Amino acid sequence: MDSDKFDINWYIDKLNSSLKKKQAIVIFCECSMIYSGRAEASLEQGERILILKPDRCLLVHQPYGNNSVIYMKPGSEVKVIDMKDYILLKSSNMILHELVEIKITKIIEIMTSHLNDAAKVCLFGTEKDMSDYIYDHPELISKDFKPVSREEQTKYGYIDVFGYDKTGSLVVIECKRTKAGPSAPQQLRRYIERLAKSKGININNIKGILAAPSITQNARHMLKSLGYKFKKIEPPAYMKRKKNPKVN
Amino acid sequence: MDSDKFDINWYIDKLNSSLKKKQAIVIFCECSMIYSGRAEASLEQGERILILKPDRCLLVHQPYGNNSVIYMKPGSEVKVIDMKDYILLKSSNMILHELVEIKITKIIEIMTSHLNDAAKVCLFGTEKDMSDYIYDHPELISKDFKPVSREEQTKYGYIDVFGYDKTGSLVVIECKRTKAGPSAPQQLRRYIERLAKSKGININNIKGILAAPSITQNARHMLKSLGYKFKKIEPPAYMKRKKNPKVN
DNA sequence: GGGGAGAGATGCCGC
DNA sequence: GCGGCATTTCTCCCC
Repeated sequence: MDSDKFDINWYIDKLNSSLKKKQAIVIFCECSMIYSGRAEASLEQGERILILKPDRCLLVHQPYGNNSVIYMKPGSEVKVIDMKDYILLKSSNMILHELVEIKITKIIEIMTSHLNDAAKVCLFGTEKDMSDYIYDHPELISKDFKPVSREEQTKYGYIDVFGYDKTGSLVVIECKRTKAGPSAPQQLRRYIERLAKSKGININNIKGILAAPSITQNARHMLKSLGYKFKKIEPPAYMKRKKNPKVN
Repeated sequence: MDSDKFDINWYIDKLNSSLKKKQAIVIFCECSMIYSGRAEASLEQGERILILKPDRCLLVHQPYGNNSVIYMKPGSEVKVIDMKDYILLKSSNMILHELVEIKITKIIEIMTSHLNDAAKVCLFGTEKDMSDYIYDHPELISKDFKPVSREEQTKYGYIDVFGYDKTGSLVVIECKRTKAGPSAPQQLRRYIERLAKSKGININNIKGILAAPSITQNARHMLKSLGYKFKKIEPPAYMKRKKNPKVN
């Protein structure tokens, strides 16, 4: 009933009852834990925040930092085990072969509730928004750039924007919403290779443009050695436009 | 004092007091919010979990899913504003030019506490562990592979393992702890280019090996066309070894 | 389900 | 600070 540290039985009943009711559970507690799955991890004793959601995902947050340090994905199985001196919280996922075991040595406070939330985040300012913007404002690339229908794109893999210049040369544009690193020129190169092959065009007759707010020095060199050009385009967050929520 | 919905004043006092005491705060509440910064985002009304940590980061969790949908990084400034009908929670970061505004229309429950936690996660099974393992067990690559001191590596950028075969040819190994995709062969290529240049060696005299548990078909083709080889190495999680906690 | 690429990626380390 | 890269990355989209 009552241990030196805390009333284990009451908390175990509370946890099991809330799990059964598919409530969200948040616990402030002293605990230590191990993770085993895609990697192995351990965390020594300390006071932190445990979150169990109705979808059976598990999050462990330390009192600082943006990210959970230990976690299990939705669909895991949760068990609460009475170890007399402490509570053992086991979360296991047979399909993913993952396991977390948390030794809870003291519960500071616990909060449980059913939460109703059907809303989805609506985001604007993605790379897709940026390429849409370029498609609608081709003069950002150059006076004579004429984008063509984007429908064809998926046939040759995902290409942000492509079209023709006044000489009739094919132009492929790769967008990056943040500073472009060394992978960007190589990605552009791969798209152009694929396009050249599938259209039966000489690869040297396709022009490549990397559009981004900035570019690292290394990436600039690579781009140049591949014969492509950089075009500075402001990140889409500053292109004030609306985007509809994703329905899903 | 008492609105139709909830006792705003009591909650505002509680929040301000806890913020002042640098406690961790978790709130179950009905809310809607917007984010503005590197992108723009909004989330319509719903019941969710708000977390405010002592380091002044902010997390918003919906009752499903592993990740926070709206967040602010540590060091942001938090303000609690009484709007009579609702509480406005503002988190702003001047340096990053980011802002979150949360309209809290109902508080279901709130939990605050000081949390003591100095522990750090100890992780094993990273790519670094994998390359260490290969360095210590070069026979995994081939009978005649001789790894050399890893001290030199940083001089030419980060190369997982490199050494010589019995003919004296330089061998560069790139490790991936999960299935290798198309970026892996290109990364290997970049390392070898850099190494060839800095050592004044003909690039064709350097052998490249991609070590990973598996590889996609595309990546295999790219690797072959670059003249490099794939070596199947099990992911490091299954190499049962110990790793010391990182001190930091 | 695999493959490929974006993300408000984040975080780490090295220069 | 930038740069390059790993991450138990996660997530989405498409084949």
